[in-house]
Amino acid sequence: MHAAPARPTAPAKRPRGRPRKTVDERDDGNRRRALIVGAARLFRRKGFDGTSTRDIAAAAGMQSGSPFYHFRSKQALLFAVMEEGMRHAVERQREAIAAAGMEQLPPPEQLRLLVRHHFQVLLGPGSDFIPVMLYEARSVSPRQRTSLAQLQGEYEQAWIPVLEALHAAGRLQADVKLARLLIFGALNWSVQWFDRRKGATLDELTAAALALFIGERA
Amino acid sequence: MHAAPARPTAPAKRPRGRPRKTVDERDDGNRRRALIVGAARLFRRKGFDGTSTRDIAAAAGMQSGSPFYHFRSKQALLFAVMEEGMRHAVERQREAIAAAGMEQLPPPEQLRLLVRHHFQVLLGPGSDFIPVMLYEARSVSPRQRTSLAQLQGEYEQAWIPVLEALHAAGRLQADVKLARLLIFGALNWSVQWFDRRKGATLDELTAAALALFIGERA
DNA sequence: CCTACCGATCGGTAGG
DNA sequence: CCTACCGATCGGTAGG
Repeated sequence: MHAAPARPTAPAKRPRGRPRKTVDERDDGNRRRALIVGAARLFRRKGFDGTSTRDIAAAAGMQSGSPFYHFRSKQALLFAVMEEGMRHAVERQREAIAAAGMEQLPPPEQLRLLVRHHFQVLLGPGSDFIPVMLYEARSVSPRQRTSLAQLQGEYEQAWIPVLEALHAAGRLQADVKLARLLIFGALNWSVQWFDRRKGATLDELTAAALALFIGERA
Repeated sequence: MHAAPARPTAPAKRPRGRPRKTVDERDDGNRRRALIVGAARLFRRKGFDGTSTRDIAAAAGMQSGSPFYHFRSKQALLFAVMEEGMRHAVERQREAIAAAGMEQLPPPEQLRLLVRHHFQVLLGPGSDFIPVMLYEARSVSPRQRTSLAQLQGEYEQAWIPVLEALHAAGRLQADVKLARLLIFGALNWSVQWFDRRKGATLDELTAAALALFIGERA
């Protein structure tokens, strides 16, 4: 994904490409990506305003001014984290739905699949992007927020028919729209208290959520 | 509450007290309180790291260095916001329980009372303190966090027997501890999306939450 | 509580 | 992507 396409028409500035100085060959995609990954971790741990661009540069092994070669501003870097996280989540949700043949499952199992996947996105390994998007939304521009809201809309599209089916079947008493907001709250808040090293597993968490929302026993 | 006590033994530095320069007489309690209230609003809107002590001073009509006459540090001011918010919430929850004679109610109605009061604390008028405590916890010291956790423990004490009664009665299928965490998440997240000016009322929100958690119809 | 101020740090940039 | 740097702002303090 996002591999740099070859540019056959570009004139070679130096013969036989640029020299490789060390073993860790760097190309723009790698460095940009290192900034995004490091920024995601720092933004999650210390918040956007609590993280300096120097911290981010150091995390990627760069000097203090170098992030601005890759990103116009600190805010643009934040948006990149959020957008990449959201695109990734949407994509992985699509895959999970397809892989399980979700449409064939009974609605409670459809909800279980979505909840389990959402916990994975929030709490699984390397899961800094979505928590940053959820908890640092204040720091992006209105235009950026609108753009992210569109991706979030895509993500939520998968949930709506499931909740409506459960509502129609009498398994979900609450108003569907409010239920969706409350359910996402219950899941998203787990970022604040879940500790992967101890306590429940993601499967146990999922079971508890299903039991709470639709009275589904494990 | 917190009225400054008279000090009869203190020698009067000036005859007949200090002169009142304007109509808005100021005493220490008032000014300290103005800082707390202003800080709460700013911390909620812009976050702790995104708020400068100059912003806070200006909101209280002071010069930039003056907040430090009342508080040792910006962090101490944050803690004051959180602690006061939490003490207030615990106190008001106690009053709500007593006023309704909660022990006499059936468990679903006990939960309704607690949920409705919690939404009031989170979303009612002048409700900046608890959202700040929930969303800026990262910025207080471990010692302060421990102190706040104790107040939170008091607050949650009221919920545990209610959830256990519902669990015993088969109205709540989920593990009680996980259910409590998920429920608080669903409620606390409402800070992110609830708009008091439009959309649902707190009563409708409460009804939806009850329907979701224990299948209680309005 | 104000005045005047300090050292540190911040996001960002020019030029290479 | 580094070097060298800038103007702005920050939390906090001394002295009154």
